[in-house]
Amino acid sequence: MSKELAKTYDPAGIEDRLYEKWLKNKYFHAEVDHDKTPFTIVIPPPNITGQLHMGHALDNTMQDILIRFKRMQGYNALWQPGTDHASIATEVKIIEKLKEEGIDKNDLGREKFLERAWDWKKEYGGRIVSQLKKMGSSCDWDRERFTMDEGCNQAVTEVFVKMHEKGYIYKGARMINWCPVCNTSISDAEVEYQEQAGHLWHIKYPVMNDDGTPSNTEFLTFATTRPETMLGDTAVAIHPEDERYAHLAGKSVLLPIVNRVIPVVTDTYVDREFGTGVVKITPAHDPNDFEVGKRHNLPVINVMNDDATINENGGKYQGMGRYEARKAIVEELEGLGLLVKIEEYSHNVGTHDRCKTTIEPLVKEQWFVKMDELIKPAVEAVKSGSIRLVPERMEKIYYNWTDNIRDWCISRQLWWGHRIPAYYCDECKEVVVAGEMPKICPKCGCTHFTQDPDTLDTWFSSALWPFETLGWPEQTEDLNYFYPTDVLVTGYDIIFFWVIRMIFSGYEHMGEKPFHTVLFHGLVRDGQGRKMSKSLGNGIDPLEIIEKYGADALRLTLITGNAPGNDMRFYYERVENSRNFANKVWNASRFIMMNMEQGKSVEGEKAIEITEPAVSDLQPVDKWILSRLNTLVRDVTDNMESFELGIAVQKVYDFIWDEFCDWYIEMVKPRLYDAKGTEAVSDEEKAKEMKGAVGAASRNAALWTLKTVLIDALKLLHPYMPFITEEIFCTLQSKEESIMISKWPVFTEERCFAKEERDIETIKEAVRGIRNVRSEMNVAPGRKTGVYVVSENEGIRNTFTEGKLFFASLAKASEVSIQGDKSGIAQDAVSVVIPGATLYIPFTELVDIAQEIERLQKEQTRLEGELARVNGMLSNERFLSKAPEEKVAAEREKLAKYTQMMEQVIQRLGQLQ
RNA sequence: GGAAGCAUAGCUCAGCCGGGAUGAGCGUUCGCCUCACACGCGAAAGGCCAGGGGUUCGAGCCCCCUUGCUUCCACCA
Repeated sequence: MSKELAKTYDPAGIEDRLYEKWLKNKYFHAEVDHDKTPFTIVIPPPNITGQLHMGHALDNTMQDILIRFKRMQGYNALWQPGTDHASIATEVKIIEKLKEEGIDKNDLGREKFLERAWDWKKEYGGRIVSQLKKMGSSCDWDRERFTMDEGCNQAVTEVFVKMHEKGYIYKGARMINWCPVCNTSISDAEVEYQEQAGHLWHIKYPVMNDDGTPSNTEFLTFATTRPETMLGDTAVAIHPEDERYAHLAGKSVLLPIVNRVIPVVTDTYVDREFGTGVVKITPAHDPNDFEVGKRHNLPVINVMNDDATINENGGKYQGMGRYEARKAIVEELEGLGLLVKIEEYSHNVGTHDRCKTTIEPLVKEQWFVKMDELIKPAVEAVKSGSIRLVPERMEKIYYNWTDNIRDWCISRQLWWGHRIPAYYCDECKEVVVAGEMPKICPKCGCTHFTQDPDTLDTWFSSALWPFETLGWPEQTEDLNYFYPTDVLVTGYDIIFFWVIRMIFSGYEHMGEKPFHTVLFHGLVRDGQGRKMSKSLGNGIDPLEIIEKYGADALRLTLITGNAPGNDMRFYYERVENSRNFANKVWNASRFIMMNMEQGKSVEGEKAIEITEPAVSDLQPVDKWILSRLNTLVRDVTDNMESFELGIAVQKVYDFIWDEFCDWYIEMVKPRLYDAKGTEAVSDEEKAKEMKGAVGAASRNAALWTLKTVLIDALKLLHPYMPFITEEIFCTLQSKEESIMISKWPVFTEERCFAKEERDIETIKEAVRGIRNVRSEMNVAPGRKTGVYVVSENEGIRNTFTEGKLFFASLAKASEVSIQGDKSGIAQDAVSVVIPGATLYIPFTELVDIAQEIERLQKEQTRLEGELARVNGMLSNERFLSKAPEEKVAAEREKLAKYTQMMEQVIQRLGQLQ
């Protein structure tokens, strides 16, 4: 017995219950099973500090769709979940929280700080997970991992030690990006360039005379955006071929304020066209200058502390902040008469992507990953197509990064993260990189070591995610079976941070790619196309949407009308539409279930079961919808396999709403109701005839078709809207099964009914024509008229005879007469021309003939246009000889169709005029 | 400086990598509370697919140029 279903769908009362059921039955859980092919997705681990936002919602919906789809197709689907410790993001939050309590990180100390961090993880780490569950995500939660759990720690240590041994990880003093607020180095990928209005200060240094005194007349003028760095200048550079300054090559200038004599060097790095063609060289504070400095063996003088104040090398400016010092130094230079001019200048300034602080390029001792060799297989993989990026254009972005790759600075001056497994001998400072604290120094025999205080970049562990979550470095069965994973779903914004690093890590440590496809999605923007951000306050909370409209509606909204890699705008109207669609599905199902019940009661005591009818018992409409469904199954499966999720779901949507609900259900209604109640029957004889059509076999065929089509459509919809489809599926089946483990429908030749598709299309055409006329003529909706179908074609007459019952109902016909000529039809009947037939609707009152002629003339004009087009093509020799045969044949068919329709229109016009 | 994407109905976007734009939702107009659904039903209006060349029998789709918007990368001090 079916349960009572509410008139409107209420997701809130259903979703949590179903999710619990799925969990309880372990439907999400995957075990190694060699009889099945695995399909694996690893989740982009959300930060433990995170709250579910639209980006997560989109990302997880896409993954869940793929996983549910593959699971239903019979794959052993594993969606591996987990969370990320998010080193810097989390540390910043904890520092903020401590600040509120009036505690300073350094006073607390490393140990205590980490305790606090773990507390934080315990408190908030589960929040994002429970939010993902609200989305309906079918992750295997039994396998949930954390980037700082035991296994991941092991993996990180293993990788670090191994790569160090191979020489891929090294420690060195390099130019790095320093965030003076977060007090840590960051990688190139974390630098965000922002256009800022600034100044270009033109400054001159006196050239040194041969006698060692500074010249009063000869100066070298250059421009700089950061005058304060002059304290660390160790040269001035000119282009070797610049004739203007050729005489100064090899000479020196006096660095004012500091009063240091520095050389004039020649280097091709200098752009003669820019400014004066002279550059001051500060190797300690500019990446390019650092390179120039190396080429010319210039000293590296660091003038800045970690908090971006001037250090002891800055003389009297020591202790001043960088901007304060800038101002003071410019003033002093001006006082010395060395400031030539100040220019307004807009330029890009590197900022830290987390805190937006202007980063300071500094030379520091840090750990790096050498990239040139590692990156090779990652580039090759994409080039050869071994790894596919969807959409393809992402490859350009990918190569742009790989082609210009620089070594990856992986050490961070933070506490929350994987501590670098490098140990320094307390005596001789020898470095030992090892899985654990060494016992004895290989160099001096000392037994005391201190571990490197730094931690690793968050992305260092994320890079290992696809295999560390499956058990690596242990050679587990899971790893063997589920790796390489299949698809990675992520935003294009982390292609450098994560995607590339996972790929080269996979090749390096597993000897194999981590996945064969990367499916990218874009950003979810607000209604005005702006990025959703905290500062703008324009973020839309997915949880609120779920509460109000349901998770299914949210999921559908995020997928519909969006192509891979494209940004999308979020509108409430679109969610409402998704909600309405859910309601539509709900009501169609309710209708079917009500009739299944009724089907039994009509027959009185002997309740009938719905059984699969013989093909001969199926009516043309049944075959039509089954055939349409069959095509849908094929198309949707194809689209989903090529990751066209938006297109696939649009097709399911259109099928359910348009073809199934608006047409099939309406067509089948008369067969479900008692024939006596059908007003389309006017006399005894016809009532009998129709009664026959509504017999038990016909009703059974209708109910079976309704149920069959609904169930398959629900299955196709399930990956997108898991909750509502499950609820209906279970109610319909009257048993505690689950749609999520049911079989994905497959295309079958047995369900191709081409003739019925054409026939029903003809009837639909007729119905549309009649509705159009009725609407144009303002015929009261309740008013029924007679309808004559006139066709010389016996096949068409048969089509209408077979479909008479529902045709009458849809065309609001009091009676339908199907005949070979127009005998007995009133002269002033309104006519509708469809391919192969003319329909006549006689009205009792007089029809405005002039208006009728006008209507037909309009149709004539339209047909003339069509004919002109088709004739144009068919009279083109080149088209006939070069276009594919099917195309030519199709056009010939159209020509025949329009010619015939034109004849009918002209004939009718002739009768009226 | 380099690169990519977008420009299709009033709005927001699809258009399945060359074959008539019956494209979707929202909005608009008209008519309907038709016994699944007013979160609904029926009908309609609305687009020389940014502009200009080219390739092709045929171009919204491919190539080139132009214009406008967005983004990414680089960073010339």
